[in-house]
Amino acid sequence: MRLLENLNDNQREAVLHTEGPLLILAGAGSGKTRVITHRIAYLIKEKQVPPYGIFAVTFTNKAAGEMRKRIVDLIGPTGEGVFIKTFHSAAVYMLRRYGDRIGVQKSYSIYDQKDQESVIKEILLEMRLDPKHVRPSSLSSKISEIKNRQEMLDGADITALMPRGHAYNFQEIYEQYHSRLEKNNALDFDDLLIKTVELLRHHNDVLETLQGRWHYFMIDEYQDTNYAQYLIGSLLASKSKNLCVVGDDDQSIYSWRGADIRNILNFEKDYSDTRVIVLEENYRSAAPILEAASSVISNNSCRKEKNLKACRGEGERVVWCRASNEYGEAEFVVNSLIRLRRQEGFSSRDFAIFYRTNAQSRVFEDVLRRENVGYRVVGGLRFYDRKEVKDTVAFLKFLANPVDSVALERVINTPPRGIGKATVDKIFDAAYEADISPWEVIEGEIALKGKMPKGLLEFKKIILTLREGLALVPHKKKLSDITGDVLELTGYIRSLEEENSLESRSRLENIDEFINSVYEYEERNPDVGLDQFLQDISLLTSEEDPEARMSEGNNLVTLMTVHNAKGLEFPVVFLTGMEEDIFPHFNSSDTEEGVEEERRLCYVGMTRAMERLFITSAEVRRRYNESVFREPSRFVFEISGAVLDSLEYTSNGYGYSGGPSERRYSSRGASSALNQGDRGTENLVSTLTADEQEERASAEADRKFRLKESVLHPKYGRGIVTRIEGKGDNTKLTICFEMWGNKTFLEKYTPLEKAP
DNA sequence: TTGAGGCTTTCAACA
DNA sequence: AAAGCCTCAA
Repeated sequence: MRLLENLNDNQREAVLHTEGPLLILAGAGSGKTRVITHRIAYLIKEKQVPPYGIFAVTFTNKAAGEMRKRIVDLIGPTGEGVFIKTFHSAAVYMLRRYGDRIGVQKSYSIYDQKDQESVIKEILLEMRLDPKHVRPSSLSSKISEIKNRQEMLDGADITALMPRGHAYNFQEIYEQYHSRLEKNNALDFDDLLIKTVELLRHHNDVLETLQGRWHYFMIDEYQDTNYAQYLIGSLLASKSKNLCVVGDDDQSIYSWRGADIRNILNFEKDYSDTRVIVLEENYRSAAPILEAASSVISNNSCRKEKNLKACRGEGERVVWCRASNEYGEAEFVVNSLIRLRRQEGFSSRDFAIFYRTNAQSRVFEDVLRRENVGYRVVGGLRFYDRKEVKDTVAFLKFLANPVDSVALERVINTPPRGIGKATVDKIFDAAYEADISPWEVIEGEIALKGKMPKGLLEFKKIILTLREGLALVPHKKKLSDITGDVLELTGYIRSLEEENSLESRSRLENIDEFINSVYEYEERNPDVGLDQFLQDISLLTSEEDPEARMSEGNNLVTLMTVHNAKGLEFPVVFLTGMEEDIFPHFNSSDTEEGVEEERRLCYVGMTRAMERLFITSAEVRRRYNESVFREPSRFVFEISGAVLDSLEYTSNGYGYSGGPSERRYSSRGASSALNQGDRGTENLVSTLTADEQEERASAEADRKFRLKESVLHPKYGRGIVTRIEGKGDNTKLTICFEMWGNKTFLEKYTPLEKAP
């Protein structure tokens, strides 16, 4: 049976144990994803379980997509039908079908952290509190903390949980917040899960319907589930009891989001007949790396003892380098990377640079760019969080959900049409007085006693026209058409075109990219309406956004936070900024639990490395533009000396104090510099098709750029035009950059220039 | 009402 | 250093 080949005994047992509760404690690099995908494939192929009868959740939509792909690789297109999602998108799925039972309308908006904060800020102003003293961000995290409490979900009295002794009344803010969200027909991320629990708990017919559909459940990264997720899993699986959870208590890193490690620790107590399988063979990391990581994590007191075995065998020792400042640190990283690429046959995509906080990426970006090394930053600002994209989405949100006042506030004066703060205040006050939505105030023109400002009338007309368009052909109107209408009618594109600055052109470029992503979405989901589209993109992470997908094929170094690194692996890892107050982070350092979670995070970072692991710190770092001396992280000193080499770095070169090994990788040498990823520009140009040659001849005269021409981009540097498609305003240029590979731009908006 | 220019604050992680 | 907030002239 092919499905059971290439599995070790424990993995095979996990695949074969299909009935009843199963707990898989999967150490780092122990082939967890392999087990999950094989298990699902086995259920379908050998146990004749229909694909739609399997419910699986993972951590990101991307991981879900990859898992589905691997299942399809194993058993063919049948595997497409498996329900694999994140908890949040599974919640959206259930709420879409049955939300009306608990008063959740189809058109609700999903509020992210920024939206939450702007709601809270409004409340504070209304309560005459200063948002500078009482920070909306800390209130929103406090609210979230309460909503993740067991008491809250079990319907107990939560007034005792409300913080007291502040100058403000927390409970009042808490209640106001929820009444506003309700008025706006909006749910935050926590609500998605909470409402789903409510649905499953109080509507037995719904629960039974779903239990009739799903008979087998798999939950990945179980150590990072919160109480609501725990309940959703338990409720759905309560009938069949075929619940398989996979996780590693040492990799629990989301307690700040409400994740409760007890979910995995108590699983055996919840289900008395649980079968427990421990996967301890690590197939990922060279022995010294695994030993280094194990020596760090062993300092945690609250954990299940385990004994990971390095199956990969010996390899290079871990290197710790303390540079004089953060630039020295980045130079060390980039120089090492270039050296490894040249001497040991690694390719750019083999490298990852990890850091604790997003802000640390900048210095690495500076140095990488200076040294002409292409990179991609994962996380940080999402594509959908860019101002221009958010504005466009806010228009769509407002069309779908007219009572969404957060979206309204965002777009009412976008682009500027003469509606200032005073007018907006009047509208919102009038809405509050009459207990109606701000839009109803505008529509009924009851804000200013007949004297509507010109811009407001204009706004009203735009929205009415757009809505008319929606209503006329409700079933045929395509998402891309709606988006096009919005950008057209609101004058958003026009105003950016008129601005015609470097910045506005880059914004137009992003809007164009957004339109492209709408087209793509529409092709993949032909029958999906505006509501669902908006809810879907609200749940996307940066790894899944269009920009990330664009750079996917290219051979680039990866930069990301350690949190984002969860579940991934790289041949060479640089774990940077290993200093007290950064890692462990200042805000976690004062409690033992806080430090232990940071230590687990460090463990996650270290165990991503397959062949080489570098750990770096700086002696001095600039913060708020002030130089501060830094202590090396305590975690560095916890690494077993037997596998660690210490290194000092000065700009002149390396000064070894620990005598690193001279061994080289003989196995990889051949694939080095001419690796397919290190594409030369010459090659690409010579592969032009006849069509393209012809295209070139016919349209060359009136074009700004020509094929093979050398161009300069403010971000990507020098490149060469390898493809020209489309005509007029739709002309698209594909440029092959020396360090970044191929990227496509709309000629009309791109900040490209002819190279001198 | 707008937008430029000055002043203040910010750097924790994410669906 | 850079983003965000506020003020004030037009």
